[in-house]
Formats: sequence, structure tokens, C-alpha cells
Amino acid sequence: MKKSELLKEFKHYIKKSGLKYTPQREAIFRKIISTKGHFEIEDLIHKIKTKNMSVSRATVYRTLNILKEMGLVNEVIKYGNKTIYEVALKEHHDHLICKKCGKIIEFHSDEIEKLQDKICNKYDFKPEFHRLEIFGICKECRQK
Amino acid sequence: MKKSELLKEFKHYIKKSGLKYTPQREAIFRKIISTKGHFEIEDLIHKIKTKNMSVSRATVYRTLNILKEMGLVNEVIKYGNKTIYEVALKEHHDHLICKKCGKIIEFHSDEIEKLQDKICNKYDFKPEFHRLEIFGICKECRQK
DNA sequence: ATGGTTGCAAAATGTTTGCAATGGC
DNA sequence: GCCATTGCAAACATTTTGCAACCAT
Repeated sequence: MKKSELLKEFKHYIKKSGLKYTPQREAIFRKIISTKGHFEIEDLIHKIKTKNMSVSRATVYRTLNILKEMGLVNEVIKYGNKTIYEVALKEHHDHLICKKCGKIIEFHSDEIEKLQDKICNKYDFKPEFHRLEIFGICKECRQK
Repeated sequence: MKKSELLKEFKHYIKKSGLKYTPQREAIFRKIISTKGHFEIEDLIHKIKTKNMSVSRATVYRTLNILKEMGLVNEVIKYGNKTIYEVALKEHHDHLICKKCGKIIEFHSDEIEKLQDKICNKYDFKPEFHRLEIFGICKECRQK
């Protein structure tokens, strides 16, 4: 999906929910979708600042909460006291996280997804979201 | 494994690492292993207080960090800003977490574990720990 | 006796909130 | 103009840390 379409969709979402489409919200969303992969809030806050735009920490947190509720952004990794977010645009996937260098590798396994569904059925549990994090040491870090 | 054996093992670990076996550390470990399932730090701190024993918040955090390093305790669920811990004594398993009532259901799937290994092999990644959390709504909560 | 450990309070993080001013609609 | 939103600072929640007194070995 193109950036302009995404923005349009975001605007639509916002309006539909009776919220206001403010420059701050647009700036935050723009920055998030231009982030190719994963991001942390603190980075986002700093990267949003430009000559003619600045968004307060509070607004970033508040907007991110809206985006989470809308399902446009997910908390994909929780490590120590850090939370790493991701735009929910690509197909669902999970992560390998290197404890040494912090590298994040994405993977997807239909088989694992299916097995999860099977487990949920067994317990009559209605899944809404899942997160599979595998922590370890990546190839490059082991070679050193 | 029996409680007394666990304590012995814990003491051994502590000594082997050149640390001191203090009443506070024992009290914390005792409370953790008597906790059948999952626990949160704040609860632990409050439950440890008895007439003749009290452990400071700082010491609980410090001891928990030692236990994590030793691999005797794992962070198994991270939800919002909460962390839920578990003693690493039973066979590895993962969790279904009900977003309504907070219920935690444990499950284990050898097939999922094997698929994870396969993925790690593919990326030449050496896994150390993983966490699969499935958030959703449990049977009981859906019936209301 | 000595060096790790404890408790306390302060600091450091990460996140939320109250409130007055602002600005979409 | 109305009411949601913003920015700020203060409040909160969680975890870590500096330091003097303490205590396991």
C-alpha cells in the first residue's frame, strides 16, 4: 500500500471515530509509516522534530495508544523495560531477537500459526493477538 | 523436585557464584517456589512480609535479577507495563492470556517447539529463550 | 576483618494525567 | 463557538543505584 493511501486510510479512521485530524497526528503517523521496520517511542519522539513541527511526548504517547486501539500499530517485542513497535501493515510475522547486537529477524510460519489455532480451539479460547519472541545470539555475533 | 531439594540447589548456586546465602535471599526464594504458578514482583514483596521477616523492595529486585541470570526464574508474560514471572522448574510451556479476566492458561506443543528450532536453524540463530503469548478472550468470559 | 549485602531514599525510566490554552470542525 | 486536543509539568509506576550500616564467611 502506498504512503498516500495509508494516510488517507488513517484520516478516515480518525474521522470515523469522531476524532480530529490534527497536524500532530499526521506527523506521527507519517513518521511511523516511513519507518521501514520497528521503532521505539523515544526514537520516534526525537525523529519527529523538524524545523516547523514538534510534537510533545504526551501527544506521541496518546496518539500511539489510539493507533494501538485501531490495530494499526502493534507492540511486537518486549525486552527488559523496552517496547518495540511495528506498523501492522505487512503480513503477520514473528521475531528472532539477538541479545548481543539487538538485531531483529522477522519470520513467518504458517505451520506455527495453524498449531496455535489448534491449541486455541482445544481450550475454547478466542485469540486476538499473539507474539512469539525468540531471544538468542545471531550468526554474526557468534562468529566473533 | 521437592522444596527442600530446590532450596539446597539454590544455596549451592549462590555459593558457587561466590555470593552470600542470606536470610533475605532464602525468604524470597522460598516464597517464589511456594507460589504454584505465576507471580508479579509487587505481590511477592507484600507476601514476603511476616512477623519476623521483611525484605526491602530493592533486595527483592536485586535477588530476582540474580535468579533470572541463574535461569531459575523467567519473565513469561509482558502485558502493558506489567511483567509476570514464573519459576523455571516445570517443563517449558507457553501461555494463553485472557484480556478480560487475566486468566492464564499454560500449554505445551512439541510441534511448535520443533518448528521454532527449524526456523532458528534456517537463520543460523542460536536460541536461548523464547516466549509465545497468545492474548484473547477465554471461554468463560465469552459466555457472559 | 573484609567485602558482599541490606535498607533507605534518591534517581532514573517509561508512561499517564490534570489543566489551561489552543485550534479543528 | 464548542469541545477535543495539545503542551507542559506534575504525578505515577516500575526498576535501579549510591551510600552508610550490617553481617555472612
